[in-house]
Amino acid sequence: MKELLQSHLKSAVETYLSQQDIAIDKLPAIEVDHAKDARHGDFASNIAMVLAKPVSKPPRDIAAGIIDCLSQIAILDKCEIAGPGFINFFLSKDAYYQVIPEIFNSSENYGRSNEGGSTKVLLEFVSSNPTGPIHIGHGRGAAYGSVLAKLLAASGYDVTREYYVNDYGRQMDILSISVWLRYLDMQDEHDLPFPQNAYHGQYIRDIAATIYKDKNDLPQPDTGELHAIINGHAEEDKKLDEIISLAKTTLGDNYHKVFFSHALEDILAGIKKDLAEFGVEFDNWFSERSLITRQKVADCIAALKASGDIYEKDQAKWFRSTSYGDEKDRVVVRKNGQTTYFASDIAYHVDKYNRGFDEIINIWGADHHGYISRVRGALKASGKDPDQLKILLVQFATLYIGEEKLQMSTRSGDYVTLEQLREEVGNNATRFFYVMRKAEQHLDFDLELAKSESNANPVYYIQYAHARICSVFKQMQERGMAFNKDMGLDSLSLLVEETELALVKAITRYPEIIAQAARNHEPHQLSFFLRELANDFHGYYNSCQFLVEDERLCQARLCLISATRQVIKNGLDILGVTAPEEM
RNA sequence: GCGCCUGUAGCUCAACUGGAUAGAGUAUCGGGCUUCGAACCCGAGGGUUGCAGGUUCGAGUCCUGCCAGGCGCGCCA
Repeated sequence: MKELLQSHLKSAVETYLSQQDIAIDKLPAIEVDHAKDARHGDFASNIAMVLAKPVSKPPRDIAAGIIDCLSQIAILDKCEIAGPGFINFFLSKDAYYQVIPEIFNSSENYGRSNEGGSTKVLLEFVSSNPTGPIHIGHGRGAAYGSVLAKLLAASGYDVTREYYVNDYGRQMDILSISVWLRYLDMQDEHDLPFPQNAYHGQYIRDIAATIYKDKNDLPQPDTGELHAIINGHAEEDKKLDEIISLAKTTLGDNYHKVFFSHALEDILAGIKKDLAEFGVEFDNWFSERSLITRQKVADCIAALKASGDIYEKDQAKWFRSTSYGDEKDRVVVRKNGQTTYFASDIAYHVDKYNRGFDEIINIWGADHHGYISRVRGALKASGKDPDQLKILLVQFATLYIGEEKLQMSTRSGDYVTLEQLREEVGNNATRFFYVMRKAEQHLDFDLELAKSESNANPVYYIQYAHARICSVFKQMQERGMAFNKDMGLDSLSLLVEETELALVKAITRYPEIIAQAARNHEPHQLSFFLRELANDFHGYYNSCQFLVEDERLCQARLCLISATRQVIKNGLDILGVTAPEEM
C-alpha cells in the first residue's frame, strides 16, 4: 500500500516538475510515512518541503501543484495540504478491508516478506564461556539474538545461528583445577582450603561428585605441596598457575581426559538445556579448540606475519593493530608460546568469512566494545572486508532486588541463573522483558517487580487479547452460532465504527513492522507494536459487541477479530512467546 | 586521562531513523460490568527532552563543548 502511494506520488512529482519546466539534477527520495495523528490522514509525505529549496517556491504551493498532477487511484479517498507543506493522504475504507482476506490467505505467513532476498547471514550470539551456567546477564543477549534471528528469517534472510564455545585457554584450566580441588576435597584426608579466584559455584562440586563416583583411584598429589601453594603469599593468579601445573604433572593424561572434558561437557550440556528451555536454538556450536587443533590459528598468524602485520617484541608476537585504527598493538602469541584469545578470534572470524556468508552479525555484551577495532583491523589485514561484519552491542542488564543492585560473577559463584529467573517470572514474561527495550538501553531488571507485579507485564496484556478472541469464538459455539467467513468477508463494509477501523489499520501495519524491525535489528519495535495492537483490540472489545443479531455485521466483526488473532499469534511467535487460548 | 553507550513525565521506557501539538505503561485522581472474560475500557493532571551553543524550512534525533551515570582501556577470556 505504501509502495503503491510512493510510486504514484513519484510520477506526480515528475509530471509537476516537467509542467513547471524545472529541471532538478537529482530527484530526492520520495518518502511516504504513516501519519502519527489520525487527523493527518493515513499517510503523509514531506516531498514538497524537500523540494522547496531546489524549486525555490513555498512548500504549500508546490504541494498544491503536485496534488493537481496526482492521478486518481482507487485506494485514495482524498489528499490534503497541511501544516508547513505536508501532503496528507486519506485512504478509502475499502483499501483497508482488503487486508482481512489477505490475512486469511497467508495465515501464519502473514507478515513474512522477501526483503532479505535470501541474503546469507551468520548470527553469532550468547557465546558465554563454558565455565558456569547461563545467568541473567547472558539472558538478554540470548533473547535478543533469538528474536532477531526469527525476524530476519521472517524477512527473507537465510539465517544461521551460531554459538562460539570458548573451550580453550587459561580459564578452562582454572575450571579444571576447580573441579579437581573439589574432587580431592571429597577424600577427607586432604582438608584443603579453596583458592579465592577459582570457580566457587555449587555446580563445581556436583561435577566433582560425578567424577568421584566413577573414578576415585586417580593419582594423588602431594597434599603438603598443595597446602603450601594455596596458603602461600604469592598473588592469587600465580597460585592458580602453580596448581594447574601441579595438576597436570600429577594427573598426566587424566587431567584432560577426565577433569577438563568432564567439566566442559557437563557445563555445556547445561547451557544447551537452559537455552533450549528458554526457546533459544542454535544451528552451530563452534569450538574454539577446534581452530587450534585444525591449525587455523597458526595459519592465520603465519599469513599475518607474511604480510608484515606481526612483529616480535619481548619474546611475544604482536599484531600491529595500531595500523588499523586501534589504540595499541595486541599480543597474539605469549612469551610462553601460547596463543591468546584474540589470536583464536582472528582465526574464527576469518573462518566465518570463508564459509561464504554475505553478512556476519555478532551480538556482543557492551563490555566487549573495546575489542571491535582490533577484530576489524585483523580482518582487514587478513584481506577481508570489515564492513561485512556488523557488531551489535547489547548493554548490560542490571539486576535489582528492590533498591539493591546485584553483581554477577561466574567466578565467585555470585549470580542468579537464567533458570532461576524463568522459574520465578516465567518464560514468556522473561523473554518479553528482555526484548521490550532497545539493545543500546541499559536495562534495569527489578526482580521484585517482575515477580510481584507480573500481571502488569505487557506480555499478559497481549496474551489476554488473544485469549479473549478465542473466548468469543467459544461463546459463539455455545450459543449455537457458526462462523461464516464468506458472509463476513462479503460484509466488511459494515465495519464503520471508529474502534474497528483503528483495529483494521493496525493489522495492516504488521508486515511493515516486521520488515523494519528486522532491517534495523530492533526487536523492541515488534513488542511495542503488539502492545498497541492489543490496546486497539481491547478498546474495540469494550465499545462494540461482536455476537450481535445482525448476522452480516456479526460475521464481519468475527472476521476482523479472527484476523487480529492471527496477527497477534504471528507476532508472539516471533518473540518466542506463547499465544494461549485461555489464561 | 582516553574510548564506547546512555541521559525524555515521580518511576520504567517509546518516538517509524530530521517532521506537524514529544507519546505509552506504571503510580495518583475521577468514571465504566443485569450484555461476548474488569488480567479490560474511558477521562484528568503530570515535560525548559541533563546544560550551553551551532547546522536548516524544521532538532529529543545531526555537530561542538561542558555535566552526570554505566562499561571498557591485560602476554585474562
